[in-house]
Amino acid sequence: MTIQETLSQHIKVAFSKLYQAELNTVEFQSTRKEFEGDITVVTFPMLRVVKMNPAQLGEDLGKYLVEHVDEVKAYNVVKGFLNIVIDDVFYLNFFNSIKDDNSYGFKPQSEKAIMVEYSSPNTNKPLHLGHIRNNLLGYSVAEILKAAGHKVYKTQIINDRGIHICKSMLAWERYGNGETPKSTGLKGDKLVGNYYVKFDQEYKKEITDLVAQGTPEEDAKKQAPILLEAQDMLRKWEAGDKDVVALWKTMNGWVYEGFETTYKNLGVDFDCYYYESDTYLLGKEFIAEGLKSGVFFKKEDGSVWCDLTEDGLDEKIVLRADGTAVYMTQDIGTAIQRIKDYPDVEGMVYTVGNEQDYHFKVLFLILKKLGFDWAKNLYHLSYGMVDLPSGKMKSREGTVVDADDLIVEMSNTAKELSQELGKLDDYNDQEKQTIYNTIGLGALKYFILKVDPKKRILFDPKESVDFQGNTGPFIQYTYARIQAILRKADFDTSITQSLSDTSLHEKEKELIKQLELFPEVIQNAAQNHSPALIANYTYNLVKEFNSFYQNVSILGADNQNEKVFRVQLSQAVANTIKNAFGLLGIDVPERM
RNA sequence: GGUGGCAUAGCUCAGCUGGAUAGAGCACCUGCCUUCUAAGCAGGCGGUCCUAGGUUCGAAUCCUAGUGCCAUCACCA
Repeated sequence: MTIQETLSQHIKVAFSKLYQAELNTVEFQSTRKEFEGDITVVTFPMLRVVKMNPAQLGEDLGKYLVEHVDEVKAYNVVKGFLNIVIDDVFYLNFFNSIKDDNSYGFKPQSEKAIMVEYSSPNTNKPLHLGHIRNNLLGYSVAEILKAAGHKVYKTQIINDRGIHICKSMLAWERYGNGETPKSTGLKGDKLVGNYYVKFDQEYKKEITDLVAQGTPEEDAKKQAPILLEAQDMLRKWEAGDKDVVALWKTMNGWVYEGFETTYKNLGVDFDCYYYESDTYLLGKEFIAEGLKSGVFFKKEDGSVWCDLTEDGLDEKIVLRADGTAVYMTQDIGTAIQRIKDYPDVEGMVYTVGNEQDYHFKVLFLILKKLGFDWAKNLYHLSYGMVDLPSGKMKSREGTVVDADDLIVEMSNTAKELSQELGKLDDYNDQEKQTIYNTIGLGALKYFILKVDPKKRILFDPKESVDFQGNTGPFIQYTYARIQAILRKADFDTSITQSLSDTSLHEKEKELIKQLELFPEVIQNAAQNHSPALIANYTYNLVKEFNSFYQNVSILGADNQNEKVFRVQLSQAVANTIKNAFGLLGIDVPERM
């Protein structure tokens, strides 16, 4: 039972005893720092039950609690706020109960699984900063859901089908001279990305030529030979043309290899992969079924639609007149396929940018109409764009921040800073590089994850990512300092001390209170699908610890008991930092 | 135009189911390294919480209307 539950029970009893009235809920908040106390009871809502002066009510309750509850040591009332002082013993006992629990705050895994989809890139474009936000969010939410007690499968849908793929294939055939990632030394995704850009350049050139010859621009856009050729290629692909499919496989293979490298560098992973080219057919099957059951209807031209006007939305196409699949078709197929493959999955989270809010609203609704009961547990983890000072990122205009480049830049910045400080001089180059990567990535990940997912992020490549203040490195630094202390502590820290006669330093108590919050924060973050809550919690914990660290001597404590306790407390904080950062996908260094 | 999201200090962001004098970081200004790592600590400066109404003992938070920015309203994915 938590202290709040204990207090709540007693207050209810007090109410019936003192006023013969029944109280349903008690409202608590943590006591503001300028007042004495640990927990505050807000008396105003109680005035509905008994009509009396809030200050007097506070006095009565405070007096009752001191008399009847062991943990309550003292109280004071300020303007209807009853501030309760909790006995140090309570906090010490609590601390002893968690100090050896390496997975404190984490719930054991249940049988129910959630599938988290993220990344889901376009195979023509190398990953950029926007994908980084997606990947970090998806990975982190998956980890948070695990910590909150869910079984989780991480997955993605790879957009490997359609005209856009043919564009880079065609450009490569025409201008590639047989180039491969090996022959050029380029990452596969970058190589293919270049040909996608090349296609666009040639396409524009052809349009210009046509216009110069007198073709209206609208027509020129449709008649450019290179585009017609790409469309022809798509038809061949759909017909299963051997050569086209072989090329498609080869080039996609290059891209996947390139992506895997980026994922590895970014520290994200997946349990399973889905390919649009595999699932769109299943989607079609269910469209046919839905047509029979009346969920969908057919228009005169043969196209299939879903009428969502009763739900306040429009009609939505789910199959083209020529019978080919649209985006929605394959998403329906993918969802159903996943549940078939993983029957323990009871819900899914889709990490996709907020420009697709409407799409997912419709998708979820259609799945519900099709009668899948898991459809009620679908969640669109919608997040805001990452903007640059120059505006939106556009691949074709070259105004993107490339993911690989950014990761390298970050660790270079970490390297420069670290070398200035010179604390790692006795490490070899490889060890140093590992730490630079940890810090650089930590800065980047924290910078992105600390912001509420639904808000847009303005990213200034030159100034945005800082290493001081509310940043990843600040928190990593605190962790590293604690490790230094633990290395120096030459005694057994695993013992459990009887602490009944110890009195807590104010900073120690604050730290324990902060630790106490962790399990609740995890649950909250899971419910809200928000890594930002974990990030902010960790920051508060670390601020509190740093204040403790600077104001209180840990290894220089007055007596052995106190020294052991402080080291143990530091250890528990370090452990919590590590676990919390793990939920964000951020590593912590032993030294920095 | 319809729908959805966002709006808090010069900048980047917190602010949980309404609660005490709205909090951090950066920037700017003061102090603190012969003592556990100064990527730190202690303090100062800085706010009509977009506007106007409403609900309430109490509103940055909830409701209504408006303003601004963004997204979306494709037989593109």
